[in-house]
Amino acid sequence: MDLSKPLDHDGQLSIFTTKSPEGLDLVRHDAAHIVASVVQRLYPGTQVTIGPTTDDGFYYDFARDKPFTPEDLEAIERAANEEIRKDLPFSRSEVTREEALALFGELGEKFKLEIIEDIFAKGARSLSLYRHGDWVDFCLGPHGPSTGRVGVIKLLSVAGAYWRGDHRNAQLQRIYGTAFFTQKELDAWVTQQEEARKRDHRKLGKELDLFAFHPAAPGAVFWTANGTMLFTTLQAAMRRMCLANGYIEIKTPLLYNKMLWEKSGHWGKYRENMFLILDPEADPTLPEEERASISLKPMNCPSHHLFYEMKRRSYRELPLRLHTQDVLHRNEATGVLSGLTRVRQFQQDDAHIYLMESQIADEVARLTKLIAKVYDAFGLSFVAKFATRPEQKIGDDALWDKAEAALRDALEQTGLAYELKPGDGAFYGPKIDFDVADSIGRKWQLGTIQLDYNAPERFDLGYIGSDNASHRPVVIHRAIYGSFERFIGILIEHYAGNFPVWLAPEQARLLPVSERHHAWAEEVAGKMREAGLRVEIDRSHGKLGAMIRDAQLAKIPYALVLGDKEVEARGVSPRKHGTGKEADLGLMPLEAFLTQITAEAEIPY
RNA sequence: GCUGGCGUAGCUCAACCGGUAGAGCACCUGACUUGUAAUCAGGAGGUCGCGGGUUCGAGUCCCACCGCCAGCUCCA
Repeated sequence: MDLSKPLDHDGQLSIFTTKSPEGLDLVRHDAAHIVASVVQRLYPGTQVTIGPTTDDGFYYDFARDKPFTPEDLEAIERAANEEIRKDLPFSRSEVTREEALALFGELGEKFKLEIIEDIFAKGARSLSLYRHGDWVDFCLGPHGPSTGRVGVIKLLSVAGAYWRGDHRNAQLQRIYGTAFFTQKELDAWVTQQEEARKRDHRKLGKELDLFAFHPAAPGAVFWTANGTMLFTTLQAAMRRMCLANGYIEIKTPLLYNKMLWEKSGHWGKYRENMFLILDPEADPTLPEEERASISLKPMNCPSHHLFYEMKRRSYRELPLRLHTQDVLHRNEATGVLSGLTRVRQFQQDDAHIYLMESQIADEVARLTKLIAKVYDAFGLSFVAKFATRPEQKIGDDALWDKAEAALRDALEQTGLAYELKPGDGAFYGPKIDFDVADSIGRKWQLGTIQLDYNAPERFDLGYIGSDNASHRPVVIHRAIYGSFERFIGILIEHYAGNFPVWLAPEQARLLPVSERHHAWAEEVAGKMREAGLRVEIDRSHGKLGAMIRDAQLAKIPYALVLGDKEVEARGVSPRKHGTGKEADLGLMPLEAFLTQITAEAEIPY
């Protein structure tokens, strides 16, 4: 509520000021109204829809045939900021359903009429209107007292959006913007955005020579030697952890006859995301999906189920934990591909755990511990989210009731705090998603624990129990990194390219001061490589300063200066990555440095 | 897939109203033999994303395609 609304009941009253986050959210809401009002003035005939605030600002969706150009955006921004200078008061009033329909009907606002009907259909008694100048919108509020309180509005971009988020509906034009109380706060935000762009994994991937893309293979990564080192180091770390925790690693085929996908349910629910291989013998007039006889796997689960059922299983084998890092292909829509975070070919640190129902709680507890251990090692904090059955699903409701109850109980027993995501489960079962926050506070969905009662039915999986009778196991799908590709993308941004020693593709660079120091550099490199470390010698004839600079820009954890003093002492002078005097660690014996860096090169989980 | 924007040397970016492509870094060669964030000089490098069209003439204007970016829908 705002200052113009009468207090009509008792309750908690807290006051929002320019200092509180709610205050900022409020002016952004004001800003959305202001932008909508000037858009309708500058571009008559444009219809308004909705204009909510976001974490970073606000947007407003408009229906207009002609798209807004970047020049339009500038004009709108200028006009919006003039409205602020006019300091027009916001005034609030309430109307009935009929009054609201009459008002917006007269204005010709089709989308608003639809929203009004919805609001009253949900049981509202009246609608609150907010006016500033001669423009009116209905809105829950609250709003500030006048447009002058907004400070400054900056428009960011135009994008297409669908009415009510459904791609079958009308395409609208969404104008993104943000607002702040002062220009100074806006400038600070802009600077912060620029800083975030500097650590964009696509930019750093190029600068640090980690990976590349080619138009001939959109959505598929070329990993350079450096990037491959990141990839294989993470693979090895996950392998080691899995082996230490009762998993076995297997490899399965990449291509399957479609009979597998029909059995798993993917053919019905997931086919449009699968790369199909057409049968050359098939009738060319048939639609593609009928000519396809085989497909690249988009997930590992069906392969694992086949693997499980190839042998008769005993209850003594359970939980049977299968780990696989195979290559997967998903035919993602062109518009969604983005750097490493959304690709068509990727590898997951995937596992499927076959177990008895009585083992679910214990296994979920073990898994959450493993997940926490891994994220901790990277300094990533996380939140657990419990996701229930989606609209597109397989299996009957009784099975879903059972699966959701079992997974939820298991989650509660871990004592972990969690949030709910209704309808966000996988099509075969409910799941716990782990959303991590990186060093600049961005959220990513990474790990997942999914409980599946459907697959064992479809694949007719069984095990022989202690009673010598056949029983149905349950399956848990789990991943911790999620996919190597996305995880590496996130790590690049999280570390801003400054990888810890154990991950860094080049862990140390040796800088001989002049050619007569190369022999000692070779010897140091040999010793370090024997210790399993990744080192290179800078053989350029540049000055030391230039070599230091190159090593710094390449974000190599240690640069070792090797000159007369070091040769004499059979030592090295390490300079830790980073600026300032503390970066130079001074002359130390090679053995001492080896002990230090070897410890830092250990896998931390 | 949809809406909008963009695509010039390995990278970052110039090139007016349409007049025939330029810089820095990187690379190669030579000189310099260097002590904690850039040594100097020279050289080489481009079918302006691809294919059509308009024009005396297209990097520049138009069309189609490919790719990338910001979103939407979807998602590891």
